[in-house]
Parts: sequence; structure tokens; C-alpha cells
Amino acid sequence: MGRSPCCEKIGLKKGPWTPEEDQKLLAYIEKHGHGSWRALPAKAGLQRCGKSCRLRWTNYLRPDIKRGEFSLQEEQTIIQLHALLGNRWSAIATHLPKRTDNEIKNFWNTHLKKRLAKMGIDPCTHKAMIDALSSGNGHPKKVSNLSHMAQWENARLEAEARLARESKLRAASNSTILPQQQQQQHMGTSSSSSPTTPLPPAPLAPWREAWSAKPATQGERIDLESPTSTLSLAENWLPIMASGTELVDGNAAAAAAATHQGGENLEPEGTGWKCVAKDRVDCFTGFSMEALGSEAPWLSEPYTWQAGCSWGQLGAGFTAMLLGDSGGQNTSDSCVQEEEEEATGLVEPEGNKTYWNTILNSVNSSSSSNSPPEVQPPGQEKTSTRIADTVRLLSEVGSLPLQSNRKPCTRGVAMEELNNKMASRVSSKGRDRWKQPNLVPDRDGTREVEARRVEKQAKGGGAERWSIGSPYGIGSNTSSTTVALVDRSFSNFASSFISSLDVTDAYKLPGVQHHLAHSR
DNA sequence: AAGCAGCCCAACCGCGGGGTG
DNA sequence: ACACCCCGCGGTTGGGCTGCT
Repeated sequence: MGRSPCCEKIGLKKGPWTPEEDQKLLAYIEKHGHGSWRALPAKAGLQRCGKSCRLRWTNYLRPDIKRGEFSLQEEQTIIQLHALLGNRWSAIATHLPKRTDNEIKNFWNTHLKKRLAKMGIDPCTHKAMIDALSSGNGHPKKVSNLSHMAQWENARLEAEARLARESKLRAASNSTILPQQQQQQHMGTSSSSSPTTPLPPAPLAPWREAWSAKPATQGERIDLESPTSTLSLAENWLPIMASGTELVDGNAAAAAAATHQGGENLEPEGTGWKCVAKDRVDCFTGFSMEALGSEAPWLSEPYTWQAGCSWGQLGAGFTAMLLGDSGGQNTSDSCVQEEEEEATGLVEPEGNKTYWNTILNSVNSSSSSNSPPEVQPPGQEKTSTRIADTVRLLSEVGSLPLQSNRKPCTRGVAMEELNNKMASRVSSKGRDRWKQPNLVPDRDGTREVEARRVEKQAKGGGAERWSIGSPYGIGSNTSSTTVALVDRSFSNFASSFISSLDVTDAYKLPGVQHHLAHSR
């Protein structure tokens, strides 16, 4: 592995930057772009290594950096994202405009970590301390990593399972709907569908569709019910809800959840929440939908997009996202309206019900000026849409660069894209496991090359400049391309989606909110 | 006022992935 | 397939600052 020797070279300056050095660096980059960092110091007349220059630029000199105190909103975002992503600071930073990963990392280590610890929440696991200790065998960091990885693995498995089902669906006759299945759906049972039986697309709520695709026997359950997904569901979220600690007692949790449900879908005194609290240890080790099934009345409720969902819905949230809304397509008008409202934060996440379609419309409309959307055979648009959106969901939530300047996804492209991403995830190792290249067409349009974001344009966004990386270098007009930021509303969606995930729900509870707000 | 401890954060270190020849 | 190079990332360090004794 050819690692660059970097700063140990004799004669290169280290330590704090002087204003003169800053000025030199700024002037050079403004005029030429940074190009090769290694070559930059010599060209700019700096006695620094390229790495040092890069760090100074990315963490301090860059014009699109916001400095100063973190707002409450930013704090909460960091906490929620850390609960989901762990110490993936760069990924977290992509959700906090104008903040650098280094700044966020420092802020976490110096402020938030301590504050959470003070509140009795383990900053590594985002669980109540007592649970972290009891379940982690004294290795909270391991537990944290496990939880985060479990969530991603969960997403991956569900996406893969979905693709498998899509294949089966395609293979089977679209018009075949077994009468007994219709009856089961009507009756609300969830576990008796055969894995080899084609599933009807519409009548099932998304999460029920996902779970009903499971085989009925334990040995065949690997399709959708992985130990990791069970872990992420039960371990992250339930303990806080049910722990009865000073943060939120069981009743408060139930009441809070009922509030999230608008007091309609979940009865605080109902069997659901009590069951969760009482049996949470069992849930950790042996959770299965079959076991709960009809015993848990909230599971038979129609799936609805509420900000706070029952714990059964939490896991289903991701599933539903990956599955898309099977309830029907939205009209373009309402999509636009919802998108606008979503961008202003005026709507509840139930607007997400049709969000996938909105996103695809956005992406397509932004990119279709050059290439008209491919006409899909009837019945295939939706599949293509969902797969493409799945890819985007994984990209966004995992902070993988979005390929927002790509042509509208056809089924084949989307399938290939998703498969590649999934395969890459599985095969890659290390912290870049989730990182994917951001591909853009090259100058000839004959192939794709990696693009790098070089700067944000005007304040407030709208467009973001990307530059094609090697071999063309950065800063050349011919190598840079401007792509529309069609993902603003998607980003909003992602935030609300993240907010709906298991552990983060704990932070939405009034008691915890209060602690967060008043411990600043 | 001096000494000390703790905090903060810019900067550094080193690992590892990706691109290229 | 391999070596080399570049760069991004997360963990860590250390100098400056602040508050306490």
C-alpha cells in the first residue's frame, strides 16, 4: 500500500497556520482551484505538506463553513444521526449544512457526549446506561457498533429480500391473486404467506407485505428476519422506552407514544406497550413477528405514516421505505405540493407516503431536459421507481453521494445499480464500506467518472458544483459540471425518516426533549 | 499573582480505499 | 496483478485559554 510520506518530510512546517499562510492558500485556490493537494504547497509558495493544506482548507478556510455555536436543532440532529450512524462524522456532516466533520466530531466529544452521559444515556449506545451495561458485557463501544451495523445490515437485507420478491413477482403472473391470500389480508393475519407464492402488490400495507413474505418456519426465515434486524429493533429502542429510569417511565413513554399516534392508533394502556415493557428481555433474544402476531393488536392496525410509530412499525418504517407505498401512485400536482410543504417542514411524515414518487419526479424532471424519460411498460414504472428510490434512500441515509445528474432510472439500470451497491457493501471492508463513488458522465459522455463536490454555489443552495476527478483535475471549466440539487426535499425526507427510526424516537419523547433543551 | 487542572478545538497521524500506469 | 500515488476519514494530540484554588 503506497502511503504518502506526507508531513514527516524535513523542512515542512507544522502547527498552527499564520494569517499569511492562510492568505497564500486562499489566493491560490481561488485562482487555480486546489487541483492536486500534493503539488499545491510548492505552487502556492507554502512550506506545508499537501495534507496540511487540505485540512486547513476543508476545516477552516472554505467559504461555505458556518462557525460558531451549534443550534438546538443542530444538536438534536447530531444526536439522532449519531444514534443511527455512529462515529461516521463525515456522513453526519452531510446532513448539517456548512458544518465540517471535524467540528461536529469535536462538538460531540466535548459537549454532547458529556451531556448525554449526564442524562443517563450512554453516548456510545444511545441507550439508558443501565441497559448498555447489562447488555454490552462491558463493551459499550462494541454494542454501539453492533447496533449501527445492524441497522444498516437490516436495510441491506430488506432491500435484497425485496429484490428477490420483485424477481419472483416478475416471474409469476401479475394477474394471479390467490383468493385465500385476499382473505388473509382482509383478516389481518401476517405470517402465513408462502415465500414462493407471488404477492399481490396493492392490498397489503407495506410492512405487512414485507413480513408476510417470510416463510412460516424458523429455519427458512433468513429472507427477512435477520438477527441483526431483530437486534436493531429491540435493543436500541425498547430499553429506553421501557426502562422506567428517570428519563421516561413506562407510562410516560406509552403516553408519549400515544401522543405521537395522535391518540388514535395506540392505546397507552393497551396490551401493546405493556407487553413491550414487560417482555422486553424476551424480545431481545427471541423477537419474531410470529410470536407476537395476533397477540399484539397494534400490529394489525393499518400501516400509517405517523411521526411516532409503534415499535412494530419502527422496523417496518425502513421496510416501508424500501418497499415504497403500495397504496397507489400520487398525482404530480399533489407531489409538487407535498414536496414544497415538506421542504418547509410544514407537513407530518405521513406526507412521505407518496414521497418516493415525488423524489423520482424531482430527479427525473431535473434531468430529463437532456434525455426524455424512458417509457416503461405498464406495471413496471412503479417497480422501477421503488428500486431507484431504494437506491437513493440508501444513498442519502448512508450519506452516499447521490447520482442526481443521472438519467431517469430504467428498471435495468436501477436493478444493476442497487445490486452493485449491495455487492460493494458486502465486499468492502473498513470505514468506507458505505461509500460509493459519485459518477458523472465524462467529457465525451461515453463513460462515467468519479465526481467530487468542490464548492457550494450561492448561499441557500439551489445548485451545487461538482467537479470530475482524475484524470481531468479540478478547476478546469471543461471538467466541472453543475448539477441541480434535486435532493433538498429528499434530504428533508431523510431527516424525518431518520427521526422516525428506533433509537431516535427516544429522543423525541417529551422527557428527553426537556432534558436536552434544558441541559444546554 | 502563581500554579494547576480541565476544557476546547485546530491540526496532526496513520489507515485504508480508489485511481492510474 | 501489482506498485504507487492521492485523498478521505476517524482517532488522537497538544497548545492556548479559562476558571479555580
